Amino acid sequence: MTSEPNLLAVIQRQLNELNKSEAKVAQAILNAPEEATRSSIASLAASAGVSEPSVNRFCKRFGATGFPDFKLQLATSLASGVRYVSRAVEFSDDINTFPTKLFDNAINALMTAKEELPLKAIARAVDQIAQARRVYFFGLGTSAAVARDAEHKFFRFNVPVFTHEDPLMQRMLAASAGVGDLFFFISHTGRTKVLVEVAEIARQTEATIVSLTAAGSPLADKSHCCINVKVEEDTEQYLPMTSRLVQLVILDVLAAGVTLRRGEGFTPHLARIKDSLKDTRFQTS
Amino acid sequence: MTSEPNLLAVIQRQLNELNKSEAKVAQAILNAPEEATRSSIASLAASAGVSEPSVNRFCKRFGATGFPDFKLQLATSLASGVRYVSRAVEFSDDINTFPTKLFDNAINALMTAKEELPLKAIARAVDQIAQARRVYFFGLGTSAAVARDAEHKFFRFNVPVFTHEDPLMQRMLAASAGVGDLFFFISHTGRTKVLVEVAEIARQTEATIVSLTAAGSPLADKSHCCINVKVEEDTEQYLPMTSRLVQLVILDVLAAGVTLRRGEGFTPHLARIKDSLKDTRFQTS
DNA sequence: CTCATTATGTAGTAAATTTACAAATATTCA
DNA sequence: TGAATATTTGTAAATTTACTACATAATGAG
Repeated sequence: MTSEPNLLAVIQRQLNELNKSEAKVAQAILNAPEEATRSSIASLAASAGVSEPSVNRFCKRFGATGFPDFKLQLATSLASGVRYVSRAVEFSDDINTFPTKLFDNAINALMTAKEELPLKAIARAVDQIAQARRVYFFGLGTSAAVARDAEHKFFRFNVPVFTHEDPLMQRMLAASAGVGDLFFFISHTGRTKVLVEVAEIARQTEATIVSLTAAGSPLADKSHCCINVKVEEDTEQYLPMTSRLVQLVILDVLAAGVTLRRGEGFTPHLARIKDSLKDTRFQTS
Repeated sequence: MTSEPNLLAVIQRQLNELNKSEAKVAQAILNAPEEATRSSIASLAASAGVSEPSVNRFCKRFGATGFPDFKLQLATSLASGVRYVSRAVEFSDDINTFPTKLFDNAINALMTAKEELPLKAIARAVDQIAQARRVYFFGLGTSAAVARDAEHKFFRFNVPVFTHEDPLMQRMLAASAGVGDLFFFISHTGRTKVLVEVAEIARQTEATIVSLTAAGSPLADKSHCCINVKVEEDTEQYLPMTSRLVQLVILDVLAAGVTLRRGEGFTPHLARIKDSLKDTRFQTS
């Protein structure tokens, strides 16, 4: 299927090149796209002030096999579009509404991130992590928890992994780095002074710097490889929510990438780690 | 419009509760969803091996006004681009496929969780957290990172919050708890012995026990309030991925709930905390 | 085993879509 | 300008599609 990303935009663009009745149909659709997906050819023809075959011809002009097919394309285009807006939680919300809102926002953030994944940067980061002799995950605040999570993931690859929340430790480790060391910085804004300073220090060594942060930020500037994730954190919200979810999934992606890199022969190793936990759990009854 | 986020997931879930011919229709649709959106009621009935009215009844059962309406909903649902079935990453995957798979799985997990949110348990947990004099977030392994994240969120509510990854510290704190103390346990399986023991110890005090874990698990049994989240972690996968995402969002929900509970007068406090970070960042140029 | 209930299919009907064709409008060129 | 031609638009019939009412089959309870 070669379906256009946004059918409405296509219609809009061709508006001048249409003949009279087709233009009327176009206008009617542009005015109320959602309604158009639900109405019959007769009612759309009526509301556009043209005959039914005119609507049909209009549909075929835009690549559809007929009116139903056109409606389908229109609906698809509307659904995938930008129209899904994150909704902020309000004080008037109750238990039935705000949990859904938060989940919707989270889902929306992941969907948006998925659509503009920086694949080249990810591939590069996987390469660098796979080759590293030692990996440090550094973050502060909320990102510290993400770093901690990353530690739990990456130690499985037989590479020494370190996390530190203490900026002083971070500085000292950065200063004493060398070839084969990889510093992975996590920061939503990429503007946290202390962290950028650590990156600066690390940059003066032979170490590799990878960051998961906003493009164009001071932190990104200091990095050899920047995985840039656009997440619009709701500014009215006082708690950072969605950005770290995206960060976590990106780290999952990196971990999966390294696993694939290690090859099939590596799975027994992962299985062994998993098995080691068995005795710590109560058996399922 | 009350359109479900993922119609296919809904169908998948109700598969057992359908009668024979409806199940056939469901299977036909699940097997080839895109095709279903393009076919007529007659051809879908044929490929499912049932009569046309059966298809029609099936559509109405899922909230559509009829077959065309159902097709529309299905198309919309497919347009979101998320594959409803979690797909495991395979060694044959390359950089273009596995990141998408992981994102899809994450999104899918959140969508599923959203559909069966235990709202009563959440409301109750919010109550208890809002009233607590002290809150301890305890988790081990991956869940420790989640606990750390929770700490970062909840300290903002002017309630002392503590996290400890060390089981011995956890035990001692649990033993010395009293009225007003709240222990919040995070565990995917709810079967980690050490953690269950801590819960057991805490349970013998006057403290309140809330857990974010699997229903029916030993940990859930020890809790006054259990927020039960069903996440089917892909068993073939050696790294836990989706469960902690859901846990994090649930914790966001709880935090939001407490914020709402505190009321509008509380926002200046949150704003002050946010402002306190301003000077730690480089200004946007 | 009979009755009641539910599930499924058949056949007819209504609705919607498309096609074929004709009327109307616009366009070309002498 | 005005016939000849091409293009656009609408009408009406044909066809496809979806729905409804009813009949038959299957299932389950007493």
